[in-house]
Amino acid sequence: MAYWLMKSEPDCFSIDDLARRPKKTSGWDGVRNYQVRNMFRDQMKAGDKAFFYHSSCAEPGVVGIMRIVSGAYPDPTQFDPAADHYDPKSTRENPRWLQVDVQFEKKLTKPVTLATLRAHAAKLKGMLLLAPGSRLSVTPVRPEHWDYVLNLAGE
DNA sequence: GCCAACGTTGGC
DNA sequence: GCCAACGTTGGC
Repeated sequence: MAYWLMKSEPDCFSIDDLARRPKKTSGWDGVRNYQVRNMFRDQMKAGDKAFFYHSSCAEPGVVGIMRIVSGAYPDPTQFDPAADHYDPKSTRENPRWLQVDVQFEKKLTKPVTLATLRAHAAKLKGMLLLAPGSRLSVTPVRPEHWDYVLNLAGE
């Protein structure tokens, strides 16, 4: 089983939004980055776990845990002209963008802010989230980093 | 295939 | 709102 960190802007889709969905499950749609697409396709598997990370907000950080509950499949929003992430160059015969389904597992009682993560940068060396200039919305997390962050959260 | 222009991300 | 970093696009 692999571990991941997945970013979302809470104004757009928050951990609470996920928890309120039927079966606490949602497609992680809107990804329009080839590296992330390839990770979905080649590496992410149902049963993997992921940190839910709130970005572009007052207090960015890890706020919860979710489980990957599907393999990669075409993101329907790419075909929808009314959707924000509509891609006119993508076709149903040859879809360009993929998504996975994620299920809410728990909300951290004590979120781990980006500032806290940075304060522990020495222990989290190699974590892509903290790498300068790293902007990927989905990144792999090493098991030791996963455990360390959970400790920071008091879990 | 190069590379400049442009768009996006995301912390601050 | 600013800006640095990075990805994508498209002309050549």
